[in-house]
Amino acid sequence: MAPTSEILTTERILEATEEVLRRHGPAKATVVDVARALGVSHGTVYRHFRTKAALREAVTKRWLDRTTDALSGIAAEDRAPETRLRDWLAALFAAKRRKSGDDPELFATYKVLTGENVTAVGQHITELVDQLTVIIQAGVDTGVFTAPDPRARARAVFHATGRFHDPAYAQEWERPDIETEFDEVLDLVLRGLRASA
Amino acid sequence: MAPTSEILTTERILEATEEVLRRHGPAKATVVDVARALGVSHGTVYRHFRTKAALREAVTKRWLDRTTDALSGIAAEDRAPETRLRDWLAALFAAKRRKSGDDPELFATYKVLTGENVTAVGQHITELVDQLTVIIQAGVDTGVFTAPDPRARARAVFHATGRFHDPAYAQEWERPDIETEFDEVLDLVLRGLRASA
DNA sequence: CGGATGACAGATATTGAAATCTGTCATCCG
DNA sequence: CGGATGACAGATTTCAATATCTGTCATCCG
Repeated sequence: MAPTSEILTTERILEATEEVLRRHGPAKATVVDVARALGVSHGTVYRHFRTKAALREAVTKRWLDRTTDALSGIAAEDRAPETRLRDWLAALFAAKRRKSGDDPELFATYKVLTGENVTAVGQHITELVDQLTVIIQAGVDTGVFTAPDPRARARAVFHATGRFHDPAYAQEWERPDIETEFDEVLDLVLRGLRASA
Repeated sequence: MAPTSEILTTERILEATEEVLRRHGPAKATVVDVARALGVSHGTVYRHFRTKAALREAVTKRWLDRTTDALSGIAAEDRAPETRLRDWLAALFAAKRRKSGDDPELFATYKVLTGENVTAVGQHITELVDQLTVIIQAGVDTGVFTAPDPRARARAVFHATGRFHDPAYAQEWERPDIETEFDEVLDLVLRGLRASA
């Protein structure tokens, strides 16, 4: 189906794999399917990725990186740390919720993939905590936040808000009072961050 | 096997069901097994519980109530709200972690059961938030906590600490730095609760 | 020669027939 | 009469045979 004329890049394989995962789901998506979608033999795919697991991991990383990249802008902005933190957490929540709500099947697929690739997820979380650390450090520098160890504080903020970004809770994000819950937790967290003044 | 002489109470059925679930796991535990363990026909079990789902729900409730009961003591104590809250959250975490660590298979079984009985879990969470509300209200009354709406604050505290009591995270509880993470979140939450004074 | 191929072995998944289970109810027993 | 029984129908699960997939590699082609 796909043009054989084009050069077979790693990138093209990843795109085809995403498409196959979208169509067939995580359980039925095979390397043979990916090869078929690309119009090559499955042996060729194995020339670019040592195993099926490695291929899936690469797709997972790409997907996680999209979120990280989307948020990095907010973290780097030059605005009041408190509103920046609010916006960052709200954006993270909104992004996850949109992904989950718009295409539940695809989201379920990525839930399986992230479950398979704990290491990639760990790295993703580290990157997100890095971004949070930047914001919190800025708050400490301007005196609006108190944090003996900004990175530890960032971890705490990330874990305390897990309900609003961890895919395990995707089901809860459909409930009508989830926004209220988010605001309640955000208030508590921001109170915990603020300098006693 | 079991004595037929004893009267068949709902309680005895629940005990037998727990035992069957422990032995066979959630997927293979059947009503026929429960009846066999009790030395009665399965039709008799259906006289006490309308469906298999109702039987499982009753077992789930019993299990959840054990945790609620164990914690109610701490909530009702007459001590400084801050240490009481610390102890309550630590006790909740410790209880869950012990259950998960001591008998992972049984814990996995109850994870399946709680997934089946979202309603029972909802009620359980309500009870736990009730207990938290009591502690927070006490703190507001003595002036050490600030909370315009103590129940909303209690919800926020519960959700912010989800990582340390939600069975979905059981896997993480084995990591060595989980204690540190708990302390970090607890610090943040307590800072958020304290009155500015 | 460098990259693509497809046959192959062992592992995994699918399928459909047989076994078991759930829930009901007419019947039995103390 | 009140509670227990077990036969039964339809739904679900198990199991073993069959098909497909993963990963390798000798071979092929431009």
